Amino acid sequence: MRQVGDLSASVGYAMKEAASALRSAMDDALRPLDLSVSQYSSLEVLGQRPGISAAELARRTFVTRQSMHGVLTGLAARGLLTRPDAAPQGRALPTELTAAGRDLLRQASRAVAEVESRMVEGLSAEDLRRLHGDLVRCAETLRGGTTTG
Amino acid sequence: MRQVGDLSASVGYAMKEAASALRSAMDDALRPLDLSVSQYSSLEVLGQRPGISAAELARRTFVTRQSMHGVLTGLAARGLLTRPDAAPQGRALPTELTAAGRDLLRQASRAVAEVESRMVEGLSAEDLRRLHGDLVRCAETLRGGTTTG
DNA sequence: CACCGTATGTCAGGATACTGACATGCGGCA
DNA sequence: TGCCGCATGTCAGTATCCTGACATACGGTG
Repeated sequence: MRQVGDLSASVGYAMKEAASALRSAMDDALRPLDLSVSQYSSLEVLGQRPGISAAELARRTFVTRQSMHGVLTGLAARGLLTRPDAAPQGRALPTELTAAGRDLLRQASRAVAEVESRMVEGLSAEDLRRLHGDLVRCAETLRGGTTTG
Repeated sequence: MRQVGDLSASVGYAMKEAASALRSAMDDALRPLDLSVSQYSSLEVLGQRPGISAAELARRTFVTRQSMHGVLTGLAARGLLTRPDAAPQGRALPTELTAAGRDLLRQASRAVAEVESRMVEGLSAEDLRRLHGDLVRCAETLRGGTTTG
């Protein structure tokens, strides 16, 4: 393949299309809770990995740590999470959800789960498993940095 | 499913991961040509559908027409595309690539095709076809607006 | 003809994410 | 001990994208 060619046949275009539709649907679902997708993602990761650093959180939500800094500042101002003033060791400031944060996360996670299940409602369990595996493989391959293959 | 649950099992999370990796790889591949992903996407769509309006172009590249306005202004200033001063009919201004635009698109499309083929290098032709179909189906289902399913 | 709904282009403002840069803390190594 | 590499947090500036709003042009309907 020398060039991209017909976009309707491009996997990358389809991925962008699906990701865009997902983001848009998540935005709609989260708007009543006054949460952006990035904010929700941060809460969700923090719920599963309490006490991780902002840099680690950034990597897991696929943004830079500079962007994550702004997100955390906003969420902390709303009392949804807490960060120590000083690092207990090294430079990392372990972040944790407050009770309010956990409560809002519960609502948000429910709304997002609805979006996700609607998204894949036309797929069988096996299709779903394979789709998930293929997506993860694509991401790993790209990040791997194999220049050509 | 009431909540999202383990993120490593979430299709939405995997989709975000893959889309993020793809965008990042495309950014790297396009940087030498001084093109952003949005700019490249616009050129690619314009190459396949010369003369479409900015609003139509925006829909096909998954951004708002306001964002597209800025993209087109920038590309036009670089002489990569042309837009008439007045609409030949209605309000739509049919946009077309210049020779320089087509030339740059050719280079960009080659770079992006390399990224795409690297991304799916671990998948068989049938896997690829199915992945593409599943992604398109997910996007259509989400946009369909079925509230629950 | 007048009115209304829809689509397009555009301007303004704000939110978000990125690159670049700098300081701090830890660990390895001479 | 001193030096270097690396990771983290943070600030500043820039680029990008979004929502909201307004004017314009077309088509349908009374």
